Amino acid sequence: MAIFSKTCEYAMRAVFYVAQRSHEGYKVGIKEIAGHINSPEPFLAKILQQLSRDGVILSTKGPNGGFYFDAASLNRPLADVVTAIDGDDIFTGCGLGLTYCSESNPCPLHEEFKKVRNQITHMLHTTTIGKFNLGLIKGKFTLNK
Amino acid sequence: MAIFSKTCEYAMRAVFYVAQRSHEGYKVGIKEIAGHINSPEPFLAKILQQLSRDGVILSTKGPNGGFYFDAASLNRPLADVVTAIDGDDIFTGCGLGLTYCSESNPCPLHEEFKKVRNQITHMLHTTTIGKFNLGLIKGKFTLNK
DNA sequence: ATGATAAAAGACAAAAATATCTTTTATTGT
DNA sequence: ACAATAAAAGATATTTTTGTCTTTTATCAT
Repeated sequence: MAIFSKTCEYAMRAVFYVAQRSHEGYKVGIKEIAGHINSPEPFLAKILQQLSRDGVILSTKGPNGGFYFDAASLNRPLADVVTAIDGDDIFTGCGLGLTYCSESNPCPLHEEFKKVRNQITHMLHTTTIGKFNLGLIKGKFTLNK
Repeated sequence: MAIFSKTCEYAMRAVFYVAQRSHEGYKVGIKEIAGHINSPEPFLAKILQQLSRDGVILSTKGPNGGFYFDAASLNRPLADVVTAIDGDDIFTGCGLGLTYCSESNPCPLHEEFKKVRNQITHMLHTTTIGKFNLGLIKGKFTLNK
């Protein structure tokens, strides 16, 4: 088990790649994205379709069409991508899977697990979709394999 | 998506419950465990079988048999349970699902995600299987729903 | 207008996770 | 020894996640 679903991992990688290409002034087609983030093309298409429906990513059809972000979207937190794909379980869920775990009715892990959740929440809210554009252009980061 | 698989959540809840009962001097049968942690009984049986095979939990068959922990086992870290069920992905894996993500070849999230992983690792290594026995006996924690 | 392009939508397929049921094996108390 | 108990093992079923394929719709360039 990983922290995020495979679907969500592909989504985040794709989003970072598209953000970089948007920063460079391009729209990107599925094929190019899938190639650069090493994901199955038709599956990724479904994922981006969902992000598009949810308004997280922008797209246009037809020649020179593709996926892209505008300036406002580049400033949205990565958390929006995660929520769109995996829901908000990771931000609010109990470490032991209990529905009614809370401050007043805690599971044994509650206190420690809260720190983990907070760290994840912090990471996903302080990271914007466009945050790594310059680093990616400079080749400082990998999104592939 | 949660941090741990459903299987692992059941495993941890079961382990905490059995630990408490072991502390009180009892062995516990599947039915009693499943009832107290609200899990499907035959599925839980499979999970505990695996923990038993891996030497994480102890068991004996026959009348008055059941699952239990000895003193040494009660001091083992919860991490052993997680590793037995979910593997070590959660301790070492990349946040974006990349196989070759590393210090020298990092994904964009690498630095921030390391903090999350470290927090999880710390939680699972400082929490022993028997850590909550007294709290559980006093009814301070829930393992149910 | 029309042909080419590329995403959207819908139906379908495979694999993995979750869950159940039946039979076997070990242990205990009588 | 034997009947009762309880976990182990094996076979099977269901659901969810992951992945594919085909058809439709929107956009662009000519």
